[in-house]
Amino acid sequence: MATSTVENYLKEILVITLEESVSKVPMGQVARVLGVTPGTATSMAKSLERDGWIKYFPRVGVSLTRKGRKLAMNMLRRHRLLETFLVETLGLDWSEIHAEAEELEHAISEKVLEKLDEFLGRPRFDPHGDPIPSKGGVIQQLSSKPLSDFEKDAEIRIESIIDQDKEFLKFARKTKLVPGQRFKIIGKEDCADSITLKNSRGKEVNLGFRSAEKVLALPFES
Amino acid sequence: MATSTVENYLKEILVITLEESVSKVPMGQVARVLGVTPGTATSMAKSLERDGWIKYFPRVGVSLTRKGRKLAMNMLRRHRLLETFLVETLGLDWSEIHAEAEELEHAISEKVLEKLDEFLGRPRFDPHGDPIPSKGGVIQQLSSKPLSDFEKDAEIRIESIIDQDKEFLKFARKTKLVPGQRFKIIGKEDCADSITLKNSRGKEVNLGFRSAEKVLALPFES
DNA sequence: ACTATAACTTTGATTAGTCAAAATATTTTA
DNA sequence: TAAAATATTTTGACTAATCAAAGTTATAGT
Ligand SMILES: [Mn+2]
Ligand SMILES: [Mn+2]
Ligand SMILES: [Mn+2]
Ligand SMILES: [Mn+2]
Repeated sequence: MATSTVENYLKEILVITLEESVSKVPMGQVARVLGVTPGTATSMAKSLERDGWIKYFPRVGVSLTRKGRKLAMNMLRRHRLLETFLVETLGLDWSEIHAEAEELEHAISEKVLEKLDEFLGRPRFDPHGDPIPSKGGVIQQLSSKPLSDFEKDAEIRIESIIDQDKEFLKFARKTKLVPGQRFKIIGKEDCADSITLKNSRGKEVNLGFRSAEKVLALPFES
Repeated sequence: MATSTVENYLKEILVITLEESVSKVPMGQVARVLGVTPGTATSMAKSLERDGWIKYFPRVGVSLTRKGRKLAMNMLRRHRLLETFLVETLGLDWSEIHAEAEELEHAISEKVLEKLDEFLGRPRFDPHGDPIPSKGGVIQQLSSKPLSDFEKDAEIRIESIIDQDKEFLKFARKTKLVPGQRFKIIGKEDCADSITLKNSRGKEVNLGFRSAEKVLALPFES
C-alpha cells in the first residue's frame, strides 16, 4: 500500500504533467509544490523509482510509470469528488475545500468513494471547473486556454480555475470569475502585465498575467 | 498536532476506561486493542506521557490526563458521527463502517465535522447504539448492562452493541440483535456458558457469554 | 516460600520521511 | 568562455513508529 506521502507526490506530479503538458517534471518544481526541500524531493524520487511508481532521470526530472499514473489518477478522482461533496452536500466555501480534500483523499476507501460518486449523481467537474477522472482513470482533456492567451475584444466563458490559493478563490468568487460565467476582454496591456474583463452587467475585473494564467476559458460566440 | 497514531492510542484508552469503568488501563490491553507488540505500547506510553497526554504507571497501566481525555473524547465524537454518516447518508452496512471511520476520523477537520453533525440532524447515538459525545466532550453514560448480567425470564431492550467485529455484527443484524429490539431471556445456563433470547415473533437466538457481554440492554416493562 | 508462568520493559534494529548544509552540475550572463 | 547564479544531489542527522528477542518483575500455584 502506498503511504499518503507517496500518494501526494504522485498526484502532484500528475497535475503538473497535465497542466503543463510536459513529460518530465524537474525536482525543483516537485519540491516546491510539495513544500519540501530539494534534497527531500530527490531522495523521495529514488524511493518512488525503487517501488516502480516513477522514472527518475537525474538532473532532468521525473515521469510517472503506468502504475504510478494509475494511482495518481485515482487520487485526483478522489480529491475532486471530495471537493464536490464538500461544496454540494455540506455547503463549504470553495476556497476552503482544497485543503480539506487534501487530507480526506487518503482516508476514503474505494467503496465509500463509489457510494459518494453515486450519491452526488456522478458529477463530471469539481467546483473549480476541473474534470473528474473516471473510475477507469480517463480524464476529459479541456480545450480551454488561459485567459492570458486571449486577445483584446475576445468574448469568453470561464471553464475552470486552476489555482487553489484561498485568497485568490475568494477574490474570484466575489468578482464572479467562476466556471460558466461570460466576459469580454476589454483591455490587455502586455507591457503592463494586465488584463481587464467586463461581464454582461458591465462589472469590470482586472487581473495580472500571473493570475490570468490560472484562469482557463473558451471563446464564446454571442 | 497529534499524529493519528497518538489519536488512536488515546481513543482506545478512553473507550476501555468507559466500557470497563477502570482508571488505569494495563499495557497488555493497550497493546492488544491497538494490534502492536507490548514493547511498542510501553515505548508509546513513555512518549505519550512526555507530551502530556497520559500518566504512565510502570507495571500498572496508563490513564488519560485532562488534555488527553479531551482529545480522546473528540476522536470518539468524530468516529461515531462518521459511522452515522456512512450508514444514514451513504448506505453502508453497519458491519463495514467501523474500519472506514477508523481512517476518516483522523482526516476530517473540526469545520467539516460541524457541518456533518448539522447535516445529520445532530444525532445522539451511532448505528451501534453507542452515545456520541457532545462538542464539549460530554458523553451520556448508559445505564444499560451486558446481556450476561440479566437473569432468566427478564424482558429486555437492546441498547447497544459494543463489539466491532465484522462477523458478529452481520450475525447481530440477521438475528435482529440491534438497538431498540425487545427480547425475553428464555434460557440461561451458567455452566454451559449460554443464553437464549426470544423476540416477540417467537424467533430464538443463542449467545455464548463472551458475546453476551458485548451486547448492552435495559430491563423492559411489558 | 519457592518456582513456574504471565506481564511488562529494555535493547538494538529497521523504515519512512524530513531538514540543513556542503558538494556538484548545469545554465546564464557578461 | 570564464565567472556567477541556479538547480540538483549528497551527506549526516533527526523523529516517529514499529518489531524481535532478551531481561526483569509480579502473580499464581503448589
Ligand atoms: Mn483541489
Ligand atoms: Mn493529500
Ligand atoms: Mn466504531
Ligand atoms: Mn483511527
